[in-house]
Amino acid sequence: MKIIEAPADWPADAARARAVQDGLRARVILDEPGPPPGTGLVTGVDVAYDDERDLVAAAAVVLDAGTLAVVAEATAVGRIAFPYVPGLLAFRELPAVLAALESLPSDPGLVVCDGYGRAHPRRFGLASHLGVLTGLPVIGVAKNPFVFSHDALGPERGDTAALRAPAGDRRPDGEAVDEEVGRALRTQRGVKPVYVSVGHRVGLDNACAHVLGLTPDYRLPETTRRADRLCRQALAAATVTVSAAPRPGSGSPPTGAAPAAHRPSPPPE
DNA sequence: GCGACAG
DNA sequence: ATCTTGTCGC
Repeated sequence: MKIIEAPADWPADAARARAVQDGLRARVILDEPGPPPGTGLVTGVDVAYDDERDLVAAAAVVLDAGTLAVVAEATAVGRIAFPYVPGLLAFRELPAVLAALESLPSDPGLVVCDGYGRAHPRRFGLASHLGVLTGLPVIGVAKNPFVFSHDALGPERGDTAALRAPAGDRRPDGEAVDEEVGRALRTQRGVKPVYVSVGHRVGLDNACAHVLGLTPDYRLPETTRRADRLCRQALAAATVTVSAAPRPGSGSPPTGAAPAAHRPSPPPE
């Protein structure tokens, strides 16, 4: 197994990471509607961590958007490239996610990731960053509203409420005050909503329609559920250990790893 | 200065 | 994200 390392130019601290976001933000494309819901391919990406071993495992699972059947899967394991800092999640997750996406045998189609796109303090969340780096259409689906707020929404599946930035927010891209940066979307009756925002080359209406199509039975999209299971699996299967401080006496064998799962397994349910 | 804060 | 038993409900 190959261990993914962060690119040589990966930012080393929070200040540089924010500068990278500010530099890439203008490359986000917001005026494309994106692929129509219910057709084509949809790929879920997710990441799992093992701080003890300094490991991160990413998974990408491609589904048929119409049937939600698994079409392809890929995983990647790497060293943790950045600490968790709210607003800088992309720098922690992207190296492994990019590696997983690159080893997919098929085209990803629309990519769905955990977290935010435009609903971000600097309007450049994980989904935006992934979109700019790959050129793929990407949306973000988060489980929490982060720094954003919204009015109450109806109890039915499909009910929504606009996600708005707190008053006095920075608005780095010059958006209007009260701009809708994302949407709280109820995917199951009476259940806490998910928070959808646009990443790259997809409109918000389309993004929400896709998410509804991906949530016939559960609160979270099938893409996210499948990717979540797969990356945890890959992390558990990784046999890499933290490279100990090189001691003169005993030559430490280069850390090896077991092959990560790379093919569909029998549907447990 | 203090608290809040996607995963 | 991750650490974790029991418990309520279909």
